[in-house]
Amino acid sequence: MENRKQSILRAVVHEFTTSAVPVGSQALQSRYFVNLSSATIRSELAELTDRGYLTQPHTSAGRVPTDSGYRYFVDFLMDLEPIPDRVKSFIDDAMRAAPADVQGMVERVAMTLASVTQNASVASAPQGSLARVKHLDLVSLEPKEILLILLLEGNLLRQQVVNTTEAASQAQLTKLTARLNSALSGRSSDEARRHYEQAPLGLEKELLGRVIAVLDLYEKGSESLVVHDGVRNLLRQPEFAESSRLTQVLEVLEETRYLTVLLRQLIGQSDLQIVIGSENASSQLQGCAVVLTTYGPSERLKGVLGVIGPTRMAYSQTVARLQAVARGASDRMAELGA
Amino acid sequence: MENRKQSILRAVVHEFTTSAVPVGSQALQSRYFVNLSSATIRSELAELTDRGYLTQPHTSAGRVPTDSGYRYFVDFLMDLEPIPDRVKSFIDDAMRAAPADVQGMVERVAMTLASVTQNASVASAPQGSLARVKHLDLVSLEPKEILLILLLEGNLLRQQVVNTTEAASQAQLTKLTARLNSALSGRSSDEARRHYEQAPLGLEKELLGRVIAVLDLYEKGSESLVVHDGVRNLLRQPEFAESSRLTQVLEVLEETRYLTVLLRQLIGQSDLQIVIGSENASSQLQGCAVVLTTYGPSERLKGVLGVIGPTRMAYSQTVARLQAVARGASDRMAELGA
DNA sequence: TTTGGCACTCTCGGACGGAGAGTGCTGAAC
DNA sequence: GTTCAGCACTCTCCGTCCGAGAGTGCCAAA
Repeated sequence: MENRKQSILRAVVHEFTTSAVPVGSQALQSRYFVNLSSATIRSELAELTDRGYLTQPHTSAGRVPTDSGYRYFVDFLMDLEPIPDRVKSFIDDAMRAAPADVQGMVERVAMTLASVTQNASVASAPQGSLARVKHLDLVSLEPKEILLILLLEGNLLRQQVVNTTEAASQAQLTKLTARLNSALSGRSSDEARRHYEQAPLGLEKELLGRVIAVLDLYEKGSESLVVHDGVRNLLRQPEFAESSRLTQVLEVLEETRYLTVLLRQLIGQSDLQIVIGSENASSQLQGCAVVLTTYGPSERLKGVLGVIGPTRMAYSQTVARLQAVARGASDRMAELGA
Repeated sequence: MENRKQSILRAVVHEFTTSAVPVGSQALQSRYFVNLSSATIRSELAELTDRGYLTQPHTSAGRVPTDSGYRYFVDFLMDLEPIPDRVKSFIDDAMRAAPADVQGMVERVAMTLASVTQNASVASAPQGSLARVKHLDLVSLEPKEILLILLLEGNLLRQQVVNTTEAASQAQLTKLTARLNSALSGRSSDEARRHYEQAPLGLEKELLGRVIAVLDLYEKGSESLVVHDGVRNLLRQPEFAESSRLTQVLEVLEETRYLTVLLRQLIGQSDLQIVIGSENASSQLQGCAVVLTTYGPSERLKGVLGVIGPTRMAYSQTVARLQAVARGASDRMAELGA
C-alpha cells in the first residue's frame, strides 16, 4: 500500500482507539498532517474505505477502522509501545509477591494482566504434553479411605480421595509412599503405566491406577484451570455501555468449557496470536479482539495468557504489556517450579 | 400491620419482582384482589407509601417497594418456596460430581448457586477458628530449597517454598517429615507454637516456623479463598441495563479484598442473613440485595455462601435454594473431608 | 496531483404535543 | 366508617419537527 495511505490508516487507528469517536478529515489534518489539506485526506479516506479498511457509521460521519483495517494495522503498521518503568516494576512486584502454588499464581497473573492492560484477561494453568510426577503422598482418612496427594511438575498439587478395597494403616501407607515415590518420581505417565501393568494385584496397583488417571485427566486438559479477571475494565469502554454486548463476552468468560476450547484452538503455531472481531470463531465475540500468548516455566509446560477487549483496543500497548507479563510470570514460575 | 395491608404489600413485592414494572392499583385488583375496587387498593397503597414501605418513581406511576418494604416482606411475609425436583437433583448431581479439593469444591458450589438462583453468587472456602494440621510433607527442590506441603483439616492443601539456611537431602527430609508429622498432626497452631518454642535451632525449627506462619495466615483469613460466579445472570435484569450499576457490583466482586471483608462482617450471629440495598455497608451495593448463609463440613469449619442480585429479587426462592445448596455442599464436604 | 469551495447528508439534541397510565380526591352508597 | 365510581390532574413516553453542526463527495482551478 502507498506510504501515505499507510500513515493515514495508522493515524485513523490511533485516533479512534484513543477517542472512540469516528475520525474525520479535519481532525486528521490538524493533528497528524498539517501539510496536507483536508480535501486530500478525504480522497485518501475514500480510497481506504473502498478497499475495505475503513467504514463510516453513517454517510456524514468520520471513519472507523474495519476488522480488516485493524488486521492490516497489527500486521504491518504496529510497532510495540515501550513500557513505562512504573508498569514494569508493577509487574515485577506482582510476580515476586505471587503465591507459590499454581492456582494462586495463575490468578495473580490474570489479575496483573487485567490491571496493566485495562481490559479483561484470561489465563490457563501451564500444562505439559507429558506430565511428570515429582512427589506423591498418601494420607489415611478412614481405614478404607486414602487421600492421594500428587505433586506434579511445576509444583502443581492434585488431590484425590481414593476408596480402596483393602484397609491400610498409616504406617503401611508410609512404607507404600516411599516405594511409590522412588518408583514414580520424575517419571511420565507412560512410565507410570508400565509400572502399573507389572504390579501385582493389591493396594499398590489400585493406587497406581489412580495416579495414572489423575495424570491422564491432567494431560487431556479436561481438568484445566482457567481463570479470568478485569471484566470491570471493559465496562469503562463505551462499546459496552449497554449491557447486551457484555452479556456475550461474559458468557464466554464464565463458561469455562468454552474458554478452554477457545484457548486450545487459538494457541497454534505462533507465540503471539491476535484475533480480531469477525475472525473469532465464536460469534459471541463479535466486536471484540483477543490477544494471546503462551507462558510457563519451561518449554514443555505452557499455559495461555490472553487479553480480551473491544476491537478498538490499543494493540501496540496491549501486545507489549501482555508479553511483559508473560515473561515475568514465566521467569517467576521457572524460579519456583521445575 | 393490618392483614389486608400485608396482603397488598406481599402482592406488590411479588408482582414487582416478577415484572420489574411499577405496579398500579388496577393490576393488583385484576390479578390479586378481584373483590376489591381499585380505589380501595389505591387508598391502601397511599397508606403503605406514607408508612415508607412503598414508593413511586414519579407522581403518576405505580408503586415500587422501598428497602424497608422488602425488609418487612422478608421478615414477616415471606414463606419459603418449595424447590422443584429437577432443581433438587441438579444440586445433588453437581455436588456429587464436584472435585475433592477445596478449591474445586468452592468453585463448583458458587457455580451451582449462581445457576439455580439466576443471580450472581459468592462463596468462601470453609475456615476454622483453629486450623489443625492433618498431614505434612517436605519435598526437596534444590539443596537449600524445600517445598512444604500442608494438609489442613477439611482437606485443604497449602504449599510454600521455603529457602533454608542449611542444605538437606531428600533422605534427611523424609526423616524430618516423619518426626514433624507425629509431632504436629491433629494439633492446632497453639500447640504447634509450643513445639516451636521448645525446638532447638536448626532446620526443624525453621520449618516449624513456616508451618505456624501458614496456619496464622490461614486463621486470619488473609489467605482466604473467595470466588464468584454468575455475573452474566445479572445482565438479564433490567436494573443492570446500562452498565454503570454493574460496574459497582463488579468492583466489589472482582476486588477479592473487599469481598473478604464484606463476608466476614456480614456473617455474624444468624445463619441466614439478608442485607437489602441501603442496609449494605458498602455504598457500591446500593440497589442490590445480598443473601448469605454458612456452610462447611463441620461446626468448626465454616465458609460463607451468598447470592447477590437486585433488591428486586425473588427472595423466597433465593433463600430456599441458597439453603439447599448450602446443605448439599456441607453434606458432600463432610463426606469427603474431616 | 492538490486544494479551496460548495452543496448535500446525516446525527444529535431540544422543543412540542398527544396518548396513556396511574394517582388523589370527593361525594354518594352500603 | 368503609367502599367505590367518577373525575380532574400529573407525569412519562414516544413520535415528530427543526436547527445546528460535523463531515462528506464532487468539481473546477492552481
